[in-house]
Amino acid sequence: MTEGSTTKAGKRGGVRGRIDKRQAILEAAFRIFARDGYGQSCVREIAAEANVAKPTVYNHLGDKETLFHEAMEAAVVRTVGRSLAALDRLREPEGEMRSALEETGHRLLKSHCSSESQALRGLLHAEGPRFPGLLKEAQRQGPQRVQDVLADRLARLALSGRLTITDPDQSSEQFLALLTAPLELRSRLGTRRVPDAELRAVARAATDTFLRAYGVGGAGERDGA
Amino acid sequence: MTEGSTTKAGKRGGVRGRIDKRQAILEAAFRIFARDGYGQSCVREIAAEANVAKPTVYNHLGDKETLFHEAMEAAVVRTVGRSLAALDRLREPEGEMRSALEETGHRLLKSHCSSESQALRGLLHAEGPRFPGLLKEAQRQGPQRVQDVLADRLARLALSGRLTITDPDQSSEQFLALLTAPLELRSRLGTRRVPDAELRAVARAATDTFLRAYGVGGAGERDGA
DNA sequence: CTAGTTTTGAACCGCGCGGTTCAGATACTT
DNA sequence: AAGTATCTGAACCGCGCGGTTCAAAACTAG
Repeated sequence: MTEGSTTKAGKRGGVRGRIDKRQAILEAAFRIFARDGYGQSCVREIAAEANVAKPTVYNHLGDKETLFHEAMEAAVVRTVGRSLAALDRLREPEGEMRSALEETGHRLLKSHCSSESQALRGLLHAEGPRFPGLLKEAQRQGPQRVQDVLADRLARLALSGRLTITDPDQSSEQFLALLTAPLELRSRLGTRRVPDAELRAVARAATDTFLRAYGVGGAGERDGA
Repeated sequence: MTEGSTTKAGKRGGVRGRIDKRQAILEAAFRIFARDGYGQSCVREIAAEANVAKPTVYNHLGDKETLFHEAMEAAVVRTVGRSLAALDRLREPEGEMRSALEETGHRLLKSHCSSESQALRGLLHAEGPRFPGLLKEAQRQGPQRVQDVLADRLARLALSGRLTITDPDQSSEQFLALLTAPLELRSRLGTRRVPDAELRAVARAATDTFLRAYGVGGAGERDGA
C-alpha cells in the first residue's frame, strides 16, 4: 500500500477497465479468499471477480502467496481505521462514564462484527500459521494498536478521577475482552449475523461489569434500572 | 502421542500394527489438517502419518470431506473433556473464593492453550464457513457446554452467598471472556506458546476484576497483597 | 491347514490448479 | 497521427491432487 500511485496514477476511471486494477484485484482477492479459504481459492476466479484477465493478476502481483499477503495487508489497513475511530468517543467524554463506555463499546463491536473484520480474523486464524510475518504484523497494527489506544484513553480518565483503574493496559485488555469474547460464541465464529440489539446488550453488559469493578467509588455504580 | 504403546506388539507384526486403524487415521488426519489446513493437506500424507496405505483411508472414511468432518468431531470430544474437568474445582470450593476462581481459571486456560485446542479452534475458524453443521455442533458441545456448566457453578455460589451475581449466564460468559480473550493477542492466535506464568497472571487478573465486580459485599474484595 | 477379511503398494485416471506465453486489442501519451 | 505501455483471451505446460483399481500379501478365525 502507500505506493499505489506510482506510474499509472490518477486516471479517471471508466466504470470498467481503467481503474487502478491493482486495488480491484486486491479487493477481489480478499473477497474470494474470505469465501473459500486460501487453499481452495483459485487465481482464475479472483481474476474473474476483479473483472481482469488472469495474466494481469500475475503482472501486478507475481504470486498467489504474495497476492494473499498483499490482499491481507490491505484489509488490515482498511479495518483498523474503523476500530480506532470508535475510540474517539472516549477522549474527554462529556456525559457520564457509563454512556460513554457503552457507546464506545457498541461502536467497537459494530466494527468488530463487520463482515470484513470477521473475514479478516478468520483468514488470519486460518492461514496465520503459514504466514507468520503477516500474522505478527497484522496483530501488531490491528488489535494491539486498538488496545494501546484504549489504554491511553482509560489512563486519562483515571487521572481525571472518573475511573479507579491502576493498570490501564490490563483494564483495556479486559474491557475489550468483555466486549469481543462473547461475540465469538454468539456469532458462531463469525458465521452468524448478530443483530444490533444483541451487540448493544453485550456492550451494556461489558460496561456494567467494567464499571462495577472500576467505576468511581470502588464499589462500582450499581444500576438498578 | 498415545500411539506409542498400541497393541501391535502382540503378534509378530512388523512395523504395521493391528491397532484400530480408524482411530489412528483420524488422529493423524487431525494433525495434518491442523498443520497445513484443509485445502493444503493431501490424503497421501495423512495416510503416511497414520502408517497406513492410502486405500485404507478411503476404506474407513470414504471421502476427504467426511474424513475431515470425523477427525474434527473426534478432536472436539477429546478437547471438551479437559475443559469440563477444569470446572470441577468450583463445586463446593473449600477455601476462599479468590483462590478457587483463580485456580479454575488457570486450569481452563491451560486446556484452552493446549496445542490441540488451539489447532481445533484454528481449523474451526478456517473451515467452519464451509462446514456449517460441524461448526454448529462443535460450538454447541464445546464452548457452549463449558459456559453452561460454569454458569451452573456460579449460580450455586451465588445462592450460598459467596458471589453477588444475578445473571449466572452472563457472569459465566464474562468470566470466560476475561480469561480467554487476552490469550488471543498474547498467543498470537495460537501461534506462540504462552508461558505458564503468563497464564497464571491472566487468570489472576481475570479473577481480580471478576471479584471486584461480583465479590461478596458488592464493593468487591480489594486485595492489596 | 483352509477360508475369508483387511491391508498394502503401486499403478493409474481425470481434473483443475498455479503459472507462462504470445499475438492482438486497448488505452494513454505526445 | 504514431508510439508505448498495458490489458486481454486463449491456449498451453507440468504437476500434484482426490479417488479408484487390482493382485498380492498379511492377518484372523476355525
